[in-house]
Amino acid sequence: MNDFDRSLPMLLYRALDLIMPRFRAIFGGFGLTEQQWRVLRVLWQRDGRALLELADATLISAPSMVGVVDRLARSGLVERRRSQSDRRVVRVFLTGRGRDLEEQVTPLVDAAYADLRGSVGEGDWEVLLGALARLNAGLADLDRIDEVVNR
Amino acid sequence: MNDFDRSLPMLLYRALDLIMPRFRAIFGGFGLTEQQWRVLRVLWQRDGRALLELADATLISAPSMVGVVDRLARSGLVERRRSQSDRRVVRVFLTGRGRDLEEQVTPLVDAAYADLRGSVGEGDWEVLLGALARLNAGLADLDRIDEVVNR
DNA sequence: TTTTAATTATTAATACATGAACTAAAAGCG
DNA sequence: CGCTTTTAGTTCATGTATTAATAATTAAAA
Repeated sequence: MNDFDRSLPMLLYRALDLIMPRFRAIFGGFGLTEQQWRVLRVLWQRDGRALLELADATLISAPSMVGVVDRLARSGLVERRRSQSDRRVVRVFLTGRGRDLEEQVTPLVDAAYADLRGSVGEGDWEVLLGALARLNAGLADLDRIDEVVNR
Repeated sequence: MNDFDRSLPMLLYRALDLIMPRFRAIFGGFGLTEQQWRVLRVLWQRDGRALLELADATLISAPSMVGVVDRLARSGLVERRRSQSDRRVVRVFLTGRGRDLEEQVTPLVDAAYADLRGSVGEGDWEVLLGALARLNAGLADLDRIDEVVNR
């Protein structure tokens, strides 16, 4: 335990390292990777999104998203359709099998999440989510600012 | 902004996505990747560590670490040496060039880190680091427990 | 001891991350 | 309208993540 271990980035990485394996085990049980699940998770909420919308909502970069959607399509869980109005846009739609998967995966994921929350301590949980949300909002503001400056 | 975006994992991923690009730009200026820097950062603190020690300290898995050390060695920044006492163990040592890099990189990284800290708000910073440290300690405990149970 | 188990490092296969460059289509503009 | 600039999606090159399997060595048990 030293400066490096106590740095914000390493604390964040460590938290994810501790948290995600449980979830990945669930996804793996359905032949899904974490990223594939994230895409489905977002499509279950609203179907037919553009590829860049998916990238934005899942925090998966556009170049990576191409491959993720490819593999989801190869698995028969989604399909690509060109938008009529704007032919640059590729919309991603769930297939029947992709839609059916929701009710099988979601309960397990919700249970694991409740389990995680239960293992934290009610006070810390709220504090943590709040502090992270403010951190992210602040950093995102900074990014938008020096994006405007760099023109 | 919905359940998914407010989930702990996505908040953590988002924070790293916002934080790390600034640091990666610094590392890139010296021909280093983030993971390569992490290994050097740990070796600068104490040289000659075993590969699994490095993996543990950097949160990089052993299979990935093999490649990271390969590329660091190819760049002439570290070298491998078999341990005498236990010939399974590979110790990684800094070369002269690897050692010299520290005083060039560290100031820039420290400055970026101070900058990050400055952009957060003194209260939130302490709260965040504290809550994350407790979260990680708690989750690590749980892991150790059901590691013992699974025997 | 001889066998068995555990540990360290590595390889292999597949999937994703990152940053740069490139194509095609659409929007903005003189 | 022709021309430039944006935008959406993709490809490419390199590096890393993840899980499973393997080789070499050491430690522990029979």
